[in-house]
Amino acid sequence: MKTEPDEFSFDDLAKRPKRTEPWTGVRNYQARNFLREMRKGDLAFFYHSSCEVPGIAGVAEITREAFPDPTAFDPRSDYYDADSRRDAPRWFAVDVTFGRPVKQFIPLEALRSHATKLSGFALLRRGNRLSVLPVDKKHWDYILKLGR
DNA sequence: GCCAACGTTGGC
DNA sequence: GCCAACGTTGGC
Repeated sequence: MKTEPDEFSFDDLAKRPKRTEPWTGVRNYQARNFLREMRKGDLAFFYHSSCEVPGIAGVAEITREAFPDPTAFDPRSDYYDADSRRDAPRWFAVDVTFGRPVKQFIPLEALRSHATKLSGFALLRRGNRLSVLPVDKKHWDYILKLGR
C-alpha cells in the first residue's frame, strides 16, 4: 500500500488511536478491486512514495475488510464522488493497523537491484501507478529478508 | 466505439 | 521541474 509520507507516513500510523487508520481515497478501479480482496489479518507492506527515498517502511495489518469509503459521500472531501451513493457505493476502504517497522528501510532502489528474484512483482513493473497492489507470497518472503 | 486532449502519478 | 506511462473524459 502506497502513501506519500509527507501526507501520512508509517510513523503517523503508529501514532493513531489504536494505531489504526481507515485507508480511504483510493479512486482507481484496479486498486479498489485489490482493496476488496483483502481479508482481515492480511499483511501489507507500507510503501512511501513521491519522497526523497521511496521504499518500504514497515508492515501493516488489515484489521477491517472493505467497507464503503465515507469520503466519497462527503462533498467537502477532496475524494468526493457524486456517483458513489450510499445505496450503491463505488469506492471502498479498509482499516490498516501498524504492524512493525522493517529493521532496515527497504529503498525502491534495493528492490530494483533484486529484479530477478522479484520478477513479476507489480511494484517494479514499468509505468506502475497503482496505490494498492498485490504481493506474491514468494516475493513477500524475499522482500522481508531484505529488511532484516 | 474511437481517439485526442487532458490530468495524475511517481521516479528521477 | 521533467517526463513517461496511464487513466479518464468527452466529442464525434
